[in-house]
This record gives sequence, structure tokens and C-alpha cells, in this order.
Amino acid sequence: MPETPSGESLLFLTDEQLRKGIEAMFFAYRGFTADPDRILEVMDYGRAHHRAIHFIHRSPGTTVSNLLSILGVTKQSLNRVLRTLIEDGLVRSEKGKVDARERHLYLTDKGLILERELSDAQRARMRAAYRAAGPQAVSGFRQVLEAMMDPEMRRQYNRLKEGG
Amino acid sequence: MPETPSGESLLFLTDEQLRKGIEAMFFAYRGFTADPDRILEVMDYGRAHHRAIHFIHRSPGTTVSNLLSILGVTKQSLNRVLRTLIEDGLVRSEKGKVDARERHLYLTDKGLILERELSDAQRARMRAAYRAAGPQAVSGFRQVLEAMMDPEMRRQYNRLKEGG
DNA sequence: GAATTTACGTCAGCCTTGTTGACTTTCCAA
DNA sequence: TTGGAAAGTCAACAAGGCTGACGTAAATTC
Repeated sequence: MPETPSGESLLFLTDEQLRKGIEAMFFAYRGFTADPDRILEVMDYGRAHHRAIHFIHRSPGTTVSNLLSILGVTKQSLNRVLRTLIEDGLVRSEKGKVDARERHLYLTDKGLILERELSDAQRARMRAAYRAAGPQAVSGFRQVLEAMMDPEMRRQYNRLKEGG
Repeated sequence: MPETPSGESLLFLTDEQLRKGIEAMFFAYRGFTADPDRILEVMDYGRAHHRAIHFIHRSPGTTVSNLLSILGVTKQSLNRVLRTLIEDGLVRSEKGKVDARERHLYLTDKGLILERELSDAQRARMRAAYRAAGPQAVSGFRQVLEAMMDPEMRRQYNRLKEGG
């Protein structure tokens, strides 16, 4: 299997090569979401819940509007998801102390358990893919993905990456 | 020099590194779909239409059931999209000659024009990302994505990759 | 102190795109 | 000739996007 793209071939980026990359993104994203989707399905949640859980876990105490800008959805859309998560006792919403208009979001113990289950599954696939592809592939993977983001998304991504 | 298939650096895959990969996928996929989404919006189509157009263009004369297995949706869902594309004169459906139960799908000239517009936009972003990331990154990118697919999706992907 | 802005929540309604279930038509193949 | 596969259609429903409008509390500005 001749995996051609080497050195000088960058100048010869054919439509065919680019199309392969496009289709790879399409099929890989399906795999990327498949495991969490299966877990979420049995408890009547969807990807929207997963995303909220992920980023609340990532930045405990984050505000609603911060979450909105990360997820890129409307507050009505996020609120619907958030409400069920709070009702079900997975997320806790706390009125801000310095600014009482803000709501700070945290995962409860129950929320942390689900987050664990979801991210374990997703990490397992990512780990397997990294192992199969090898060390060099990993950094290339991340470089291309970063370059593919819109500037605004890259900003969000880097802010998270550094540790918030 | 870095031969190790399961080199020790791989053993140091921290949860943090894996999480970064997961978030990179999330944000990059948004960028990946952003340009086509903008084009589709003005003509009242969605991603489902784009996917159908892409794979019909990729495999002219493909059957409905073949498309179903590639897209991984129900026939009812695909049919709704396909019907509008046929009505709007972007896709042509031909009764099979060898097996008349099958419908073979082709893009019309009008369909080809839209496909061009969509894939030009998507390729432009992919090309820019490849250029920014560099040659080695490109092969790593594809390797990790392929490893991330479900076996069935990988089969579909490779079948397409080889051509047909 | 009043007016405005901000952050959040909520109601109502719409759209796309996914789902299941039931039914029909066509037509190949055993 | 009959069973079953391929395809299409109708109906109903759900998730999760969206817009618009409205309300409330708190912060900020004038």
C-alpha cells in the first residue's frame, strides 16, 4: 500500500489527495462519535448532552455564556439540554458570587461518573488509533486538525489546551 | 530511527494528550463543514444533501442501497433528500438495465455545478490546512483518521479510495 | 437614583434530519 | 409460482438546531 504523500508532493496536492482527506474526516468522525453515542442512547441523552458534559468537566465553574461561545449554539438550544442535566442531577448550577447574574456550572458526582464512562470510551478509541498510527502520525494529526479550524475555534481550542 | 511500532513514547499517552486529540476533532470538524454549510444554506439544502451529492459524484451510477450503506442512514431519510435533489434537477435516477429494481444515481450538469462549488470550498480549506501543517503531518493525519474508523467504515473508505 | 445593558431563563413555533412501522410495487431467482 | 430482495411511499415521532419575544435580576452607566 503506497502511501504516497511525501516531501515534494505538497506542490502536487491533487484534488484526489484532498478528496481522500475529506472522506477520511467524514468516516473518522463517525467512528469518533460512535462509542459515546451508544452509551448515551441507553440513557436517553444525545450528543448535545455529551458536549455540555465534556466542556463543563473541562472547565468546572464555567458560565452559561462561556459554554455558549464554545459550543456555538443558541442559549435556547443549550438551555434545553442543560435543564435536563440539572433535573437529572448530573449538573449543578450555582449563582455567581462576584457577579450574581452568572450561573457557574459543575458536574455532580453522578455527572462525573457519566463523564468518565463517556470519555473512557472515546479515549480508548483515540488511544488505539494513536498506537496503530505511530508517534509521528500523532503530531501530524493534531497539526492538520488545528490548521483546519476557524480562527475563532482555534482560539477556543488553545485556551482550553493550556488549561482553564 | 524512530522505528518502534509500539515505542515507549506511546506508553506515555496521557489522558490529557488524548483529550486534546478529542477536542481537536471536535473543533476541526466544525471548520471542516463550515464552508459547505454556508453555501448550502442560501439554497435551502443541508449537510444531508451535500453528503448525497458528494458520494453520487464520487461513484456515478451508484445504487440507492449502496448509498445507504455508505451514508449509514435509513432509506426513508435518504429518500427524502434524494427526492428533493431529483425534483430540483440536480440528480438523475435511472432504472437499472441488468436489475430493474435498482435505481442508478447520477449528477446532472446542474448537480455537477453545485458539487464543484461545494468541493472547491472544502478542498480549499483542506489544502490550506495541509500546507500549514507540512508534508509529514499530512500522512500522519490520514493514518490516525483511518485507524479511528470502525472496520466497516474503513472498508467503505478503502473501497472508495481505490476508485470505483 | 434612574436608565440601560448584561446574563440568564423560558415560551412558542419552525426546520432539518434522523428514527420506526406499515404497506405497495416490481421483479429476480429458487 | 412463490418467496424475498430492492425500492418507494405515507405517517408519525424525536433530537436538536434555529428565530423571536418576553421577563427578571443584577450590574453598569449616566
